[in-house]
Amino acid sequence: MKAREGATDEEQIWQVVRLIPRGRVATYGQVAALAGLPGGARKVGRTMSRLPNRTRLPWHRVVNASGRISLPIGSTGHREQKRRLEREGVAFVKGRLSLARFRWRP
DNA sequence: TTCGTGACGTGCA
DNA sequence: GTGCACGCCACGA
Repeated sequence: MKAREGATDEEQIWQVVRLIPRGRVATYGQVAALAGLPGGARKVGRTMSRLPNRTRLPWHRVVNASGRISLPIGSTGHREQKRRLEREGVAFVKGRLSLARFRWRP
């Protein structure tokens, strides 16, 4: 077995997402890398999908590498994420946001 | 165990 | 810009 210094992969992911500032976004791959899981973008997505609706984690600040919301268009989650981001000042143009402008750079 | 699927990413036509 | 293939990893049928 290997030591994990107490934190599981999921906990690492939550920790990173929690650091994303208001009005900025991070990509799944970026979160994975910062959490020490290179190539674990999918794992981040899976972790997000399992979050309880009540979570206080800023999950809406995580988008895919194209600057688009990965949830199915029209789904409740998609609308919710877009609404929260716009309320933080993130502008969407044709269903897409500018990573050049809003990407979080730790 | 194999196969399909998914809140992903990158490269290329 | 759009679509597709492929790589990647975890899960469940």
